[in-house]
Amino acid sequence: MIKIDYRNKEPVFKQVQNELMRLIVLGVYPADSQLPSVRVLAVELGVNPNTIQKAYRELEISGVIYSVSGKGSFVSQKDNAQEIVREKHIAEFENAVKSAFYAQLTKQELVLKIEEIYSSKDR
Amino acid sequence: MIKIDYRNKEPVFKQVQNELMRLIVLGVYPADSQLPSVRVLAVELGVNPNTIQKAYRELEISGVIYSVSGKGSFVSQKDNAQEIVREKHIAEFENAVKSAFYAQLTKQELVLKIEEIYSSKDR
Amino acid sequence: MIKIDYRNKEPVFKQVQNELMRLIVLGVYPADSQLPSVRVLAVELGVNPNTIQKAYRELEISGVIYSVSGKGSFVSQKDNAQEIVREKHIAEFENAVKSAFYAQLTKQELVLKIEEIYSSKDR
Amino acid sequence: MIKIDYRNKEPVFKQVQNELMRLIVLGVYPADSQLPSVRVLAVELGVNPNTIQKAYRELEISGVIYSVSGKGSFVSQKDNAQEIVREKHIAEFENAVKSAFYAQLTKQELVLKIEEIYSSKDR
DNA sequence: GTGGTCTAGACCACA
DNA sequence: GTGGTCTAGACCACA
Repeated sequence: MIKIDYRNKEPVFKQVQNELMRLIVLGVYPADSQLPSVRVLAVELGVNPNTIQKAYRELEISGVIYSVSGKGSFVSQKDNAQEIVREKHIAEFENAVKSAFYAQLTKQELVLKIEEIYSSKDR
Repeated sequence: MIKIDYRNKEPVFKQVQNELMRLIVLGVYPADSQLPSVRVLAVELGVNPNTIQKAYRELEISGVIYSVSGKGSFVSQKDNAQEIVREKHIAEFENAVKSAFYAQLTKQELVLKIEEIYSSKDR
Repeated sequence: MIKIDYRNKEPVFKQVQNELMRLIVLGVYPADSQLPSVRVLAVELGVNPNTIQKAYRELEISGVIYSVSGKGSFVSQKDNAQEIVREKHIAEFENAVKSAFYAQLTKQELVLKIEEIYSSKDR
Repeated sequence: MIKIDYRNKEPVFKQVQNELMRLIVLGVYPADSQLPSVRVLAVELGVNPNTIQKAYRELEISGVIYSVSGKGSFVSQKDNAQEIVREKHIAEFENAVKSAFYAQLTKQELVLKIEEIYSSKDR
């Protein structure tokens, strides 16, 4: 379910982190459900366990998941997890808008782009 | 006129690059005007000349500026320069919108954020 | 009566141990009274029996409880049990004070914190 | 200046982290001063660079230090750094007091302990 | 030189 | 089995 692109500049641990956030927000992993273990996911993706652990730890620090030593890693209460992920994406979006503003792009252009992208995806 | 934030994760050469693009778009450096020399800017910012050179090189590769050996670096024809900068920011913005889409943010939320940011700045 | 928080970093066996100590000090389990059996408590808390056994074993080693093979686990003479628990908490408290000292916290701040916490609880 | 105790249960990276926090609070490393590089400290302590990096990263996440890729790691603005470290120690202290409260220790005992520890250290 | 990422492989506490 | 820590050693981008 998780895809890694090794040609991508984005570090592997970050890609894993983003993919997990995406799956959590989509409800594939509901609140308190168990995520694949560090080692299982490492084997599945052909990646070092440390790399996966780094992804998990960062998600834990930001409150999206919690891990119980000896038991596994679990999704935090949905409200929390989703909210945190949302905030991260909003922050990213705000930065892009500010850059766009400084680059003299107009409001209309941005809104149009949004329409374009949202209507191209089926929802 | 150019500000570098060393605590920022963004590499210094990238910050210099972005600042220059901003100043070009704003018309501070019009077409065919000369940019500060690599060495002058390096001293001014307290930065390694290699770092400035890297910023200039990337701007040259993308067509925003051109350099004349022995004379200096100059801004490309305005249409070109501005257009290229715009495209870069649009690409960045598109990425943010796609992430936002996957994170289940609604169109309305994004549009609202834009309104908010654009009205907070004086223009 | 015993509550386990799986999201807590503290290992389960330690939480069980602390909860039992708390209940003993409070007099819920008086001297020579029988504690719930390992298996019963394991089922009740939805926890592996090994985990409970570890908690009991550590309490026995430190002299808070004693176990009679084939009969069960019992609280040691109150003076002993309470005294041992007290000593443990004093040691923990001392460590915190030393850290606070090194971090330049003043005596006043610490005393104030104590006042605050003690007056917030009803006793 | 930094001491690691390998017999200690506390993980090495945590010990390094604590030692650094201590030195920062004491003013040995003032705001914006450069910390020893990851590799230098690793050699000095006879420890793997990854271990040091883990300590540095956690300090960075909590805002005590900031690192500039290619340049080094630096102490955050003193107010920030010190304040964060203080908060951490206060939280730790509060936990100890709460435990002590539940274990029936009296306010007087705790205050006495504080007096004892503070007067034993020269300041 | 400096931080950041990653692999391969080991060992530990806990459940 | 599960997360957590650590070593030895490599490679990369950046300054």
